[in-house]
Amino acid sequence: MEIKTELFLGDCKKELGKVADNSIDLIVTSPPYADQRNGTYGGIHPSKYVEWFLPISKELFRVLKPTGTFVLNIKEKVVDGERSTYVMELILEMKKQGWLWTEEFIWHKKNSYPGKWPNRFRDSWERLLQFNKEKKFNMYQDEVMVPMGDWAKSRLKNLSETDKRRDNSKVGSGFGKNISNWISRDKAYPSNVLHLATECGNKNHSAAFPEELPEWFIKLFTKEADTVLDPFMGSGTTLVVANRMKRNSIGIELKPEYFKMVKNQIKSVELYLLEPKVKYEKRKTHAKRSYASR
Amino acid sequence: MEIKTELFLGDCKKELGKVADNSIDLIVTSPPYADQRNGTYGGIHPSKYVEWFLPISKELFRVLKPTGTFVLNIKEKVVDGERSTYVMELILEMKKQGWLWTEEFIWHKKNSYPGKWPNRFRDSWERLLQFNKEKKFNMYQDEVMVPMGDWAKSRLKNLSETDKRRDNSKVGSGFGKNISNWISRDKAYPSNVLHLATECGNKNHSAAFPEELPEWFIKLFTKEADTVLDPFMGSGTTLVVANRMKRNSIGIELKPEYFKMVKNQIKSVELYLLEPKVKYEKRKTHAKRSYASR
DNA sequence: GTTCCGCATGAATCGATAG
DNA sequence: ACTATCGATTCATGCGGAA
Repeated sequence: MEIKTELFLGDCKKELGKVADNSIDLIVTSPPYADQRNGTYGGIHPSKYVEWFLPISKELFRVLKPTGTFVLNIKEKVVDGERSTYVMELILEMKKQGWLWTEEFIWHKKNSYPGKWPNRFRDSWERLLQFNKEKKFNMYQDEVMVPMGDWAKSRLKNLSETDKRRDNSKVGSGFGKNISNWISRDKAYPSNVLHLATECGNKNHSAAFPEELPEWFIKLFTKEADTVLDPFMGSGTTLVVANRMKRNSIGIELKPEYFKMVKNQIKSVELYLLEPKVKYEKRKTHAKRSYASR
Repeated sequence: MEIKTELFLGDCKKELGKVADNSIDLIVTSPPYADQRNGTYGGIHPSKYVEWFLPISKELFRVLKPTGTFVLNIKEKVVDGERSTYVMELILEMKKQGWLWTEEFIWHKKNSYPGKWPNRFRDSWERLLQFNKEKKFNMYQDEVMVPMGDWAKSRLKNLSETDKRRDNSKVGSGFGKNISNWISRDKAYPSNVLHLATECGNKNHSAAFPEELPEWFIKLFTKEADTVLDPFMGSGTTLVVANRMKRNSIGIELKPEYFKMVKNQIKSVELYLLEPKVKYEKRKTHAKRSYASR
């Protein structure tokens, strides 16, 4: 089985035209947020955001299979002391295009941006909006089940000392009781809250998207040899993960620097994948290192 | 200082008329969620929800002080496989009434119980929408500070060293200051994600939020002798907590059973508060027990 | 090879200052 | 008055160098 990766350089609204109707199983993307990342991308004003995005979501609707899923990572910024409403307006408009707004997952970012303000706390969550074309879509829930023991362990680890202390100081009994409840079972389904840290400290590019995020959705909504699309590829996290997980992938990127960078990454990952002796876990480690050290 | 608790029995849209303009410091409430089924208590059909709520939010706007805050606990239901949009529509309409949508907190319900659906996971979060009348509002951030992360250890060590040096080089007498530095550095400001356990009460009512939730917002947005309002009192969690925390409170409830129940709870709490010998912590425990065992 | 410590670095936001 | 730019604030994380 051969896994293909296609990369397009250019504006995604136009480049999407090269993608066939009903050909994509999963779209996972994180478009530039309004007026953020002005340095790298143009920066779209909050008031123009919906207008800017709608032609793109229309194309995404066209290329997605009826059984496919679109996962959109986004968060509204604060403007003039208030949360902007463009994300809500976007959802309402996308529904008019025919999208079903199936679910909203929460990405709880452990390491949110620091800062102190008189009227608000640090923003430590983002939206992961799930859209579908049809009510029946492919979902492989068992793939993201977590063994109970591990779950408890990883959860404990993830939560870190801080959270444990917080929990204890606040609720007293809740946490320990919880764990003992879970321990008797084998596996559990996750919920719609994802608890991951952002990847910071990568030198060249700002990959705010931890690999676990696309990995989780790829596991959940696709099987091997399916096709994953990221129209705002950026540093290529989604593509690399898809490649590693034996999914075909298509990526579109506006900036030549990123485009080239991803092209190289993919190549090096493919080399690892071709080594016959190396086991999956091993490969994964290799691949990770190969671009984490970039 | 005497703390007052006023309870009104009746439809909150009407009963709110008895509350004076600009008299409330904090509104915390969890209105009945939309429900497709007819005949359930408080079940308002999703399509009618915004229309039903707007006259109430208008009254709430009138009674809230300009420096006050309105915290609305709500989550959209799934209707026909899709998330409903009435919460988003409500936010947009409330903005037209003059409300500022300052922030959206996430309440991550840690121990919501497993369930299985073919196309979605457990819903383990709810929205806590913060609305204000003015950009400047009262917020007492220090009251909700929380123990810091692991690195605090090393940082604390450093700090204590520098503090020691500072104290030595200056005039003595630095001990108290030293300690206070220590303590203040040991804590961090929280973020906009709250994780609290849900109260798995086998009580006779449905809408149970844990005491920690109103407690947190009461600490954050009010000081002693301020006034807290809950127009959908239900089992009275907000009122009881407010009472315990020495805030005046006003509660409105449609159902006589709940109304009576809360009235009794409040009375018993007040008895504890009046005992002169009992210390705050002790009182708190008593009060908790008095209605937890109900 | 461990473990420990120091350091840079974020999808941030506010308020003041400048044009 | 209204918009653009800049400094200050703050905390979890992973890296690199050191013991």
